Order: sequence, then structure tokens, then C-alpha cells
Amino acid sequence: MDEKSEPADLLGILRPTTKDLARVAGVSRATVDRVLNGRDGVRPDTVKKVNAAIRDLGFVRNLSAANLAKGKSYRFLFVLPRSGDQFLEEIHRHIAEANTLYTSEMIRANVHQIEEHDPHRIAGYLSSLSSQDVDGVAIMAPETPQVRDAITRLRERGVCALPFISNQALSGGNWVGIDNRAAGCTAGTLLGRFIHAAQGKILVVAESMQSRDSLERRLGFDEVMNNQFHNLTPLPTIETYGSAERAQRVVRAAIDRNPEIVGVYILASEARIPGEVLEAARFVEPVVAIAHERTPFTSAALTSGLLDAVITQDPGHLVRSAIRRLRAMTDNLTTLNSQERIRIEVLLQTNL
Amino acid sequence: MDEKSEPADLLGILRPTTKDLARVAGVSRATVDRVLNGRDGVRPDTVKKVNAAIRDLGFVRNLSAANLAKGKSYRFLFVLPRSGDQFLEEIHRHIAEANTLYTSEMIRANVHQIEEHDPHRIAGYLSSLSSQDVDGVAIMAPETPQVRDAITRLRERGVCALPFISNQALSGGNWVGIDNRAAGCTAGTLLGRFIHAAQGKILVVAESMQSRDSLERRLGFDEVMNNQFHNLTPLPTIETYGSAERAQRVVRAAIDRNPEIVGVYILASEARIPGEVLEAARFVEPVVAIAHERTPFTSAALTSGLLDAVITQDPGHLVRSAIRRLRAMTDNLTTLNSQERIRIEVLLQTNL
DNA sequence: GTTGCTTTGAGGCACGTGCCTCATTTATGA
DNA sequence: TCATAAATGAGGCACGTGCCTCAAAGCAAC
Repeated sequence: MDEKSEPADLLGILRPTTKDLARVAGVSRATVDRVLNGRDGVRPDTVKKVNAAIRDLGFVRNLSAANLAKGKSYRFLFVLPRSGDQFLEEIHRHIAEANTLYTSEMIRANVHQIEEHDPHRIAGYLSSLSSQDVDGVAIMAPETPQVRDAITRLRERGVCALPFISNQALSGGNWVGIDNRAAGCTAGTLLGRFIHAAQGKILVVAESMQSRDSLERRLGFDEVMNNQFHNLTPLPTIETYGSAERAQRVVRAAIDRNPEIVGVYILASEARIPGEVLEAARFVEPVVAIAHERTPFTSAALTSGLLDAVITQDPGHLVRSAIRRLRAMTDNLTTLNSQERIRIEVLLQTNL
Repeated sequence: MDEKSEPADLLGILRPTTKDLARVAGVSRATVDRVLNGRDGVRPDTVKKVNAAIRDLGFVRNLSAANLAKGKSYRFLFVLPRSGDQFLEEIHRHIAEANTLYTSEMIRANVHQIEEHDPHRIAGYLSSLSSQDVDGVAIMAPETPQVRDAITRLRERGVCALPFISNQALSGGNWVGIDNRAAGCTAGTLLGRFIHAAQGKILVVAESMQSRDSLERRLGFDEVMNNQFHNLTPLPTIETYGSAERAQRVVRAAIDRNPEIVGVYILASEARIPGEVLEAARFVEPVVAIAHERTPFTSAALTSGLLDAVITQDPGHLVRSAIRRLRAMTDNLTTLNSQERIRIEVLLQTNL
């Protein structure tokens, strides 16, 4: 493997076909086909013979040929919240890009937008989908029992379902998004080490603590704070519920109540709303601030010095990874899944 | 695009074929074939008619069918230095993994190892390759005129060449690896902000400053230091040349000469050699240390506290990205290239 | 009008697999 | 032993494209 291979190997890839399988297994191509595609009416020991041939020859189905024969195309659907923040806009843009990118591979990804805070409607919509309409669905939705059940039933109907960005507990590693606990830890470590004050309090702002993402980030953040930075005291999470007016009120109040604030951690994926409040606040002492997701706002805030670091996941990578994962799931290739870890990126003023 | 598409769209992807092209353009399939594959002997206005049909129908060649018909497989080659550091071992492992992952797509990647410090032999080996043997080559080699020329000639012979991890100036963005200047900036910012001392010196250790990577990292690092951290003075780069004995000597000497060292930046991709010297050094005051690449050594060093941050690029992602890029280049799909940016990852004790 | 050239058409086979049908063989139970 | 069912084989068509041959048509110069 490490050494240069034989020229014969470099010269071309001659892979065994179903004909070879039939020859080696001593059966007909029809029987090979029955085994390969799991049709019944084949004696167990015949199945064994064919499987042995598959193993011996190292047969791997030629997906191009199979897809061509089946006239197969991959129809994927992204179910996203309607709320139009800057991060989601990027996601939309990258789905459109991915469509042109993947046309030659017969992949088509559509988008369905849905009210984020209505689990019933999300579940209802998912229930309306069948394997007739779509091969795989990437779902970005808060974790609720309804959604969880809808996903389970969707899978039972033969549609691949992939939690997207918002984690779902049931997924068991099979989802696309960052490890939010690790992201919270990263935020905590950077904040702790960037702050030079002997002690002080940390303001923590989220959109809502109902989402699993925020919870996990806060969990990782607190873990680091408690273990490593005893001089710093994180305040209870302030929730904006996506409202600028409310953000203005509650953040302002927290700042007034706590003059010893030396750091700010914005958990929310839309940092603009709490960010603008902070910008107006003008702390007496310089405050270290960290937020999530690269958006026009956070990029500008890094440059201006309002933010000191931004922890982000690349939206293009998220989209393409989801598509690749859905395709792999559709084709029953489990191998790929472990490989598509989404990386946590740290943006600083100097590496934008 | 943002709204749910018509059921008809979801129900299946019926894409125009060359037959449709022939019908719409009012020519035969043979002529369509001549135009599509750039054969000559077609009148200019006939070409125009076909191209108009391609545009009107939004025709995109079905790559699966084309590859099947051509019996095409992708034969790729990774040309890597022989020096067996831990980072390269990971690369090897991921190439092997990628091979099983991509078999069903008719992709095969081999490895050729070569003496890193002999540009002549590298150039000679590259010259021996032709499009008969291989479709694309990912090359990890220091930038020298010989190698540069060999790459140019390789491309002229119809073999895709892709600089891999080690940048080559000529590549013009078409390479796989991180932005090393940005990585150096990241190192500088983290080091500067992690250090709480009022002032001090920074030890900078590289394997060799002859590689473009190291130069670019140092460039970004100095930029940040000069602009933002006037209290810190980076020392001239110490080179280990990959020798533990030499590292021991020169690093030790630098430490003895500069008692005011408050930070260490290890540029080299193999951090183990200088790292072990540092470990033995036992500074009087705690020193902030940053290195590159996740390896068993750096991971352990983060956990033990020897290192405070590791800036890394995911080897699996590098390998898979290179393969996808080579395939796109082979198929003349330029779109993908911009999308395959490799992310700089920051590892801390808390997010391993 | 003839010759010689260029351009176009018609048709077919191949790639590897999926999915049919129909005939034939083999095993099972009465 | 025979009837019936289960298992297997033989063969063919389809998918969309690449690539080939050979014939026919168009076109130019003589």
C-alpha cells in the first residue's frame, strides 16, 4: 500500500463484474443478481457460494452502471426553518451551488422552509413525504417528540433522514453538524485565556435554551469554566427569543446589574441581535467577546474589535457533507459516515 | 429555489439526453457526439445549433453513463516524502481508507514515496509518468525550480497535477492544503492573547525554513506579532533539520541564551522532536506553547499541558479533498475547486 | 457534369447492472 | 413414483454515452 504499486495496477482498474461472479461461483448471472439484490428464492448454500465469490474476487458493484440501469437519481430535500437569519441565507446559497455542482451525478436537492417553532407542522410535513417523492431528507429542526417520531416513521417508509445542524438525540452519530459541546469548550477556553482580569463575570446570551445546540454549547462552556477558570463566573443564560426589542431590554438589564462583566459569550447562531446591543453598551473596561457562526455581522465585528473570536462551521461544507451523507445512506454505504466530521473553525481578526 | 418545488420535480429527474439534443438541434446523434467530444469535421454553424440546444435544454452529460461507456476509471497517485513522521503516517492511513471508500466510483489511489530532499529525483520521477499510467497526481514536495518544471511538463502531457499540503507558487489557488499565512496569524494571535506576561521573547522552531509552508507560517506569525503584540519579541527561527540531536543542541542553546522566553511556536509539521526538547527543558516560568498538526505526540502534549494549542488540518479531509479535486480536474469540472477549502482547526485541551 | 473533398446521417456494438420472462432442473411431500 | 413447488439457468432488453463504419448528401473547383 505504501510502496508504488505494480505498473499493471497503475495501468488500469479491471474490476470483476457480475459475469465473473457467476463464473467463479458456478451459477448463472440471474442467480448472482438474485443474491446481490436480496431477492428471495435462493437456497442458503447457493447464497453462500455467491458471497464467497464476492469475497474472493473482491467484487464491488459498479455504482455508475447500476444507477444507469435503474435510471436512478438522488432526490434530496432540505427542511429548514423559515426564519431568515444570515447563517441560513448562506445555507440556501450553498444548496443552490451544490445543485449545479452535482447535476452530473444525478443529484438534485430541493428546499422546504417551515415554521421553526411549530413542531406539529414540521412533523406533519415530514409525514407527508414518502419514498415516492424523495430519497433523503436533511432536517434542521429543534428536537421534540413529534419531530423525533416523524423522523422514525420517515425512515420506516424507506426515506433516509439526516439531522442537519440541529442535533437530534436519536441520531447516534449519524448527523451533520459540529460537536456543540466541544464548540462550547472551545469558547470557554478561548474566553478564559483571552481575559487577563484577575476576576469577573461572564455574560452568556442565547436565542433560546430550548434547542439542543444551545444546551450543549452551554454545557461545554460551563465545564471549562468550572474546571479551569475559577476566577470567572458565568451568569445564567439570557434568552433573546430572536427579538431585537427583547434583547435590548434583557441584555441591557444584565449589564446594568453586573458591572464586573469581563467577558461575553453569545451562543446563538444569529449573533447580530445581541451583538448590536453589546455594541451600543460601551463597557467601561474592555470586554472579551466570543460568538458563533461566520456572518456578515460577525465578520465585521471581528474586524472592528467588537468580537475577539468567532467559532464557526462552514455552511458550504455542511451542505455538501449532508448531500454526500444522504447519497451514501441511499446507497447503503455506511463507511462514509464516520469520515464526514464537520470541523469547528476559529475565526480571529487575523485569519478572516 | 427556496420554496418547495413542484411535485413533478421531486418525483424524478428526467434530464435531456443526447437524443433530445439531436432532435432539438435538428441533427443526428452522431453530430451531437462530434460536437460534445470536440471532434472536428463539423461546420461552425452546426456546432452553434448543437450548443444552442445544449443551452436551451440545460443538457448536462450523464457522467455515469459516459464513464461506463469509456470503461473509465480514475487512477490517481500520491507522491509523498519518505520521511515517516506521524503526520505522514496518518496521510497514508487515510489514503488506504479512501481507496475502499471510493472503489464503487472506480477510483484508485496509489502512493509513491520519494526522498524529500532530492528535487532531482522527484522531478525525474514525475517525468517518468504519463497519461498512460495515471490520470492525476497529488504532489507533496518542496518548491524547487526542477519540481515546478516537472509539474508543468506533467500537465502538458495531460496528467492532472495537484500540489498537496506543500504549496507551489505556480498553483494559483489550485492546490490542497491550508492557508499557511493564516495559520501563522492564528498561532500569533493565540500565543499573544494567551500570554499574560508584560513582555518577553518567543522561541520559534522549524524543521527547515526552506519549505514554503514554514516561510508563510512565519510570515503570518510575525505580521501579527509586529502589529498587535509589541510586548513580545519573536526570536529568529531555529531549524532542527529533522534531527533530534541537532534539535536538542540548538533549542537548548536558545533557551539558555534567552531566559525571558514566555512563548514557543513550533512551525514544523513534526512537533515531536522540538517538543521533547521543550519537555525536558522545564522552564522556570510557565511558557505558552503552540504547535502544528494533530499527531499522537501533540495530542498527548495538549492533555499534559505541554502545549496550549495545536493548529491542524484534518489528514482525512486533505486526502479526500485531493481525490475529489483530482477527479474534478480529470473531468474538467472547474466548479468544485473553489469549494474545497481546507479548514484550519484549533485544538485545545478541552476540545480534543 | 465530373471529380474529389467535407460534412452529415444511420446504425450498431460496447460498457456493467437491473429486471424481466420462460424453460428447465432439482428438491419436497404424498 | 408421481405431482407439485422451489430453485436455477438462459436469454434478452434497457439505461445514456462513446466510438466506430459506411453510406449519402452537400459543396467546391475543374
